[in-house]
Amino acid sequence: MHSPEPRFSRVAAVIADATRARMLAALLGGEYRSAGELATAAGVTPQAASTQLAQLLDNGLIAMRQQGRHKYFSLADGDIARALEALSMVAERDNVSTRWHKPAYKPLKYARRCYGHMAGELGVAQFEMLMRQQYLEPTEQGLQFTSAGRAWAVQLGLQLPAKSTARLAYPCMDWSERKDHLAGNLAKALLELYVAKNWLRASKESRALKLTHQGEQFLAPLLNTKGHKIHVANH
Amino acid sequence: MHSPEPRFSRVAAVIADATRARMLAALLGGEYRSAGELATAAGVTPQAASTQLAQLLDNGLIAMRQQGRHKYFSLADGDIARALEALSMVAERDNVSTRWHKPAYKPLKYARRCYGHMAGELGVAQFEMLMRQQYLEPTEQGLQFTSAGRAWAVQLGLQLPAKSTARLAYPCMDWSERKDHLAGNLAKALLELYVAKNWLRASKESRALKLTHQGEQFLAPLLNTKGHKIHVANH
DNA sequence: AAGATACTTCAACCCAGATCGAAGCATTTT
DNA sequence: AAAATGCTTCGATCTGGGTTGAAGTATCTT
Repeated sequence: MHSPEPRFSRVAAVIADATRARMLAALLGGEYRSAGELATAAGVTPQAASTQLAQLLDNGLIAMRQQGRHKYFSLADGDIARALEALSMVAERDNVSTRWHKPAYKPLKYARRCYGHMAGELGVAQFEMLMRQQYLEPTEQGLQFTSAGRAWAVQLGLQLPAKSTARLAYPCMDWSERKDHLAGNLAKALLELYVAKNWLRASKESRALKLTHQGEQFLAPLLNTKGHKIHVANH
Repeated sequence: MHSPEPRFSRVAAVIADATRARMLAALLGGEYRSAGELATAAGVTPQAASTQLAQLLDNGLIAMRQQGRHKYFSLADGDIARALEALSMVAERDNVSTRWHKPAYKPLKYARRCYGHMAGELGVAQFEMLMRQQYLEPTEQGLQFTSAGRAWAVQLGLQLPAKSTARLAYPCMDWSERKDHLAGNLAKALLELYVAKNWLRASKESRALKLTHQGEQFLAPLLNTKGHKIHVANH
């Protein structure tokens, strides 16, 4: 006779398990991972991974694409990423000041992938630059390019993302910085461009993004931020 | 040697339990509830409630205020509400079409409280009216009143919320409508005003908001929406 | 001061659900 | 065809953590 269980707690229960959470975290970067990769990422045997992946799939948190004997998984969509970020926001609340000083977390704080776009200090710097320079302006359909912004994008060599149902760009609260960074299609396109230009380097093991020497030279000034020597990739 | 448990899963684990989730849901309306009330809301004995409330408190999801032999609880802050909404967003994804047709959910879909402001169809209508009439405009500090908007607010008898650190107003994705509704201090003030004017009635047992006869007469036209007869409070 | 109310703490119980080893099924390689 | 790889299913086991009844503390009422 008492109230039914709120639906959100079912989702929370799926995320609550440490193994599944590690898998989701491994997928937060935005790209596909095979079942085996996710098993080692989560530190469990393949059969354990299999059961957990089945649950994530059943509950619609991840999507699957089969290729031969491999199965590749990704987050189901942006809603999942947003929910995980919102939970991180709560989880990190009281640690924002202390935790990030540990050297292990500095690269993550500096720049990381977040469901295909850029987060962390660099992501925030990107967002603030675009707003400060008035390359983007808020409208009722979310953020849109100004003419100055369009010019900037073209000069940078950015293929303007095709019109789609998804919003071009919108601000997204960053849980490490507690400021907004850029999300949406534009954000994805920018990250791809920076990686293509070899300004940033994405690694397979971590969500951290490394600033290359070229990046230090070109991207950091572009965003009006100085690169941290410590995160420069060696090559 | 494997990666540590992601912090967000700890928070998820706290939300995952059905009892705690019911308590959180009972607090989502925005006001304080005593331990006893929360025990019955969750359908458990007082001693069970006590242990769970202690955990919610330890993990910073709720705040507590003692008054004599009573203890009153509320959500810790807006981050928690946002996280719960984000999870609901995922949980309700595939049910948006089917679920809301069940009569039990109609009032909730029509109008409900959400951490002190108005959500559901009415909340969305409110937001869209304010934007359509250009009473609010997007700026870099979030939504701000236009002069027309200020005039509208004054005429309505709204005390403009005092300047504070919290943003005046910002859009918030609504999980039942999948459109934005209004959040922030302005949203809270508006709901209070509507209740004071006896246009809407909040109940203690549910998050649903009932449209009164006066509300049907004045508020519905104000928001360019027709009241649903079925939700009119009888008095 | 006695009794009632609101909540907490403790020890004991119980169970959902996570893990593992073993076996099974495709798919790809040799 | 045989062997290897990638993943799944099954049965058995184990444990973290939620619930309960009983007892305890603080506060308010009469």
